[in-house]
Amino acid sequence: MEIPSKYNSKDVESKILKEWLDKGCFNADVNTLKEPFCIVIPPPNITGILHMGHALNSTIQDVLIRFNRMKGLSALWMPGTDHAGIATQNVVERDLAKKGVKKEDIGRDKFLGRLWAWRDQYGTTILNQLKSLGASCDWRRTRFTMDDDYSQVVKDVFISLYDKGLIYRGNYIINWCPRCQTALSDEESAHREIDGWLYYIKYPIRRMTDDGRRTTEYVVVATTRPETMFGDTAVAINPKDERYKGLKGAKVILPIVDRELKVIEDEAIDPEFGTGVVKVTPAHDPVDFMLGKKHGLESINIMEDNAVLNKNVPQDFIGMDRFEARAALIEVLEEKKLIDKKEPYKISAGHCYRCHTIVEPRLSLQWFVKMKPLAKDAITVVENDEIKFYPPRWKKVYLNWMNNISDWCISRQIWWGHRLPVYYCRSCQSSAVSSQQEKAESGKQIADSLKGIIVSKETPQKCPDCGGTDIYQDEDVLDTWFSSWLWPFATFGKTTDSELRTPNSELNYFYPTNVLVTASEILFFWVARMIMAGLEFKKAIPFRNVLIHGTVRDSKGVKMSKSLGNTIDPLDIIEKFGADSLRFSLMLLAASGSDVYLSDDKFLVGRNFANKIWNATRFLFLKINESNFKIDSLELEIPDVIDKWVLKQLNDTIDRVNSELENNRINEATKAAYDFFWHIFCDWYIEIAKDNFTQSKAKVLIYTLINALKLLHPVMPFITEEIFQIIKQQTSLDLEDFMANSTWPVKAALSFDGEEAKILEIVIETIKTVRNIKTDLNLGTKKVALEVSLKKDDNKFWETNKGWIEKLTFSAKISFKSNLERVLYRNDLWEINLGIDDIDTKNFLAALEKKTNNLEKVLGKAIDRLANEKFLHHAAAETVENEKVKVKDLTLQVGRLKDLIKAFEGGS
RNA sequence: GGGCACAUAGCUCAGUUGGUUAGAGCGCUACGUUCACAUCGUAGAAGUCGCCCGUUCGAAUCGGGCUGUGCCCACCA
Repeated sequence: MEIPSKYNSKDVESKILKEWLDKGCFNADVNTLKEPFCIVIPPPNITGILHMGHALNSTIQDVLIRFNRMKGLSALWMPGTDHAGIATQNVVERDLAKKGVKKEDIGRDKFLGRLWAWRDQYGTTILNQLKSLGASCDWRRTRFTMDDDYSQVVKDVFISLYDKGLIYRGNYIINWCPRCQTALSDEESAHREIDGWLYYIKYPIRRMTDDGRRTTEYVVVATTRPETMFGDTAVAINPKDERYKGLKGAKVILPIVDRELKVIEDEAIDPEFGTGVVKVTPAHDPVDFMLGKKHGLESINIMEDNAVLNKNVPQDFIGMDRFEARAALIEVLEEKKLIDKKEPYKISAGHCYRCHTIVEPRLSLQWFVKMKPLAKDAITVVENDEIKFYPPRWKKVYLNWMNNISDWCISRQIWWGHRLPVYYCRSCQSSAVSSQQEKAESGKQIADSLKGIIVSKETPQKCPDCGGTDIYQDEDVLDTWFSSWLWPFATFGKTTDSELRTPNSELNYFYPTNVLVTASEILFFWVARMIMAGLEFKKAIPFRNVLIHGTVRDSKGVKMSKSLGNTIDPLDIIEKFGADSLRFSLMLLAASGSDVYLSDDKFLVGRNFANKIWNATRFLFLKINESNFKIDSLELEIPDVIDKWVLKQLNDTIDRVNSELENNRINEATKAAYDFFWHIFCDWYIEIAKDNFTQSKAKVLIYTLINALKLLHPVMPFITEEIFQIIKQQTSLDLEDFMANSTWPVKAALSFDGEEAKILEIVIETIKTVRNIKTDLNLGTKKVALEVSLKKDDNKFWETNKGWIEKLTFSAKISFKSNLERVLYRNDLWEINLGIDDIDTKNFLAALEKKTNNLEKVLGKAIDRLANEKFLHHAAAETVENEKVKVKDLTLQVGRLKDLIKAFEGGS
């Protein structure tokens, strides 16, 4: 069979992928003979297309899954997608808008029909892209957060929380996105600094002077959002603020509107800020809302859903957008000379995490989850390290957030999502709702009327309170994350109590899962909430480890994002270099938890390595076929010292890769496997084996190749699988069907003393030194004779191995002499000279001097150290011993170098 | 305002409990076509480990301070 000299990733990857999937290599089931290992994928949005962040995230998971699968665990990687409420609705709305259609035009049912159609058509795009990356998920199990089973769990959870009193409905200031026209949770409102102004506005004080005239006094308030002044119902000062002692009883007038404002005193007011007087707008600011509640102020909502000013503002401003209104208002105030001054000011404003519109804090009737009770246990399990974070610093971030957690607004005014399992009896609610609305508008706090609210999985037939049958469901849907937080157990379908008690139900077998792999961005959105949900509903942690990886950035360190146009498309990289190259490069670059800086050329490492692997294999079979060797077993015949050396190195590498992977240090594991393959196996073992290519060598080569490939398989699954298949074809070895399902390497039992192989280390050092000397002598790889004098008259090793030593030192031939005219290199076992007459001593001497100087410095330090009483007293015996060996060694080396210098200076 | 990181070769980064002559990849320089691989091989140059102080016999590693960079949280009106 011809093996091409260039590795063709494209053909190989599609072929291998198909075989894996056809044969169900990634299927994982309950198997009581095996230990379970489970990862649930962070479900990508159905609107998503694969980006580098996914590639990084998924590769890490795949490496861990493949490693554990090969180690013999029942390794399940649960795949699926998230319905992504707002994001998906926005996409489909935009589609409709192109045709000039608004969702209201076609109505809720039809619109949802469009959404489902969209999801059927595009919703699995990203999963197919993950497949081409090599993600070894159990694809049979692919879940969607709006699957029927899943939705049942969502409802169960809502009802359960409601029954426990952990879900409530109330009127509070929430983050409102005027573009998406829905409430958002605090987490969904991302704070960003924007340039703005701090306006100082004069509010007149109405007070009669003694002679009965109005004063012209005013008080100055500072605000960044002047347009909200139409909703002001008070001004506030700090009670300790001496400057405004007299203000308490005064009548402060809201300009333009000409409404009288209360003056309130509150400790919360910072006298240092602005003028120390603050306008209070309870319906449009969280702090003001709190003040309003405390001081019994009215709330005046001045905006429509789309942030256009409503009828509660002066005629001229009705219908203006909030920012338009701000500009218009400033103009009017300036005209009236009511602007004292304005200063440039950085405003930290919430932005909708879906459309980046500036969020409007707004008083609104929404549903909330009480978080403090849920957080309690979720804090404990992390404090006790029942759940561990990698890297561990995230533990603090998590705990800090959890300890300051606030309630979660879960209702969304969109159509795509899980509709709240909440029903209202029209007759019971009509009175309640209308009074609620009145109160909302008048700003009085609303006492939640539970009458006529029915929380139920099914549509109730009649109202339990009044028996009425005029019942309607709440229009809102739940926050997407209200379904995502159930992912680690809801993906196992119906999780009834009885199933929970069944010892080997899938849920009980695979849950708690082993590790969750994610970016830090969704630590609060998702990770923290999953921990709370797991503990609350399954009475157990959802995962044991949380592995948080870095952010993908461009070569300048800027976060990759579509809007900035600095992305590298992983599919392009797969197309150009192959999925293995992409994966390998990412794993090598992504040190645990640190950000990954990428540019196209970063992927060359992976491509080059894949090619190296390919060619090493190709060469082996070229030689094996040429020699007509039959490889039918990997029983090692009579390993020579070189075989023993490489096997020892392989064993060490297996240890290393195991321990690094077990500690989630994938980059270190990748590097160890890479170093072994390239710099031990290819650079030395294959090179040496070329010279004396025996059947025995061929076996060791194949044995080492298979095991080295297995170590690389989790990171580079395609090429390693392909070569595994080639090995099966080319040999009569009894191997598993797929490397993906093969056993992880175990160390070979070596029946020799590790010392025995050390001679090879000495030979390698000799070879490197000879090459080095030749370079210093400007000989490069020119072939010259190599003269060897053996100190211990035993030249057996050299006789059997001189062929490859000649080659690797680029020597014409090796000859043995008892005495050398000149010694260019010497160790305990032998001396070396090169058969050359004219030596360019200039470079050589310079190099020698430099080396000598460096070594002498190091030697000096070591000698000083050993002369130091305190060092001898404090340092570990081993350290002292090492130091002594070092001195001995260096003294020898320096001595040799000086001899050499003397010899060459004396004329060669 | 609070918190968390990071700062090592031109670039991107390793360096696990303090003790090797501080490493790798890319880039750079020189040489090279030796039965796989030029997506290769050989050799080399290149770092006062951000700055200061401290602990220690000994610090890239531990502690404190400073400078710079990045990130997160907060009711920054």
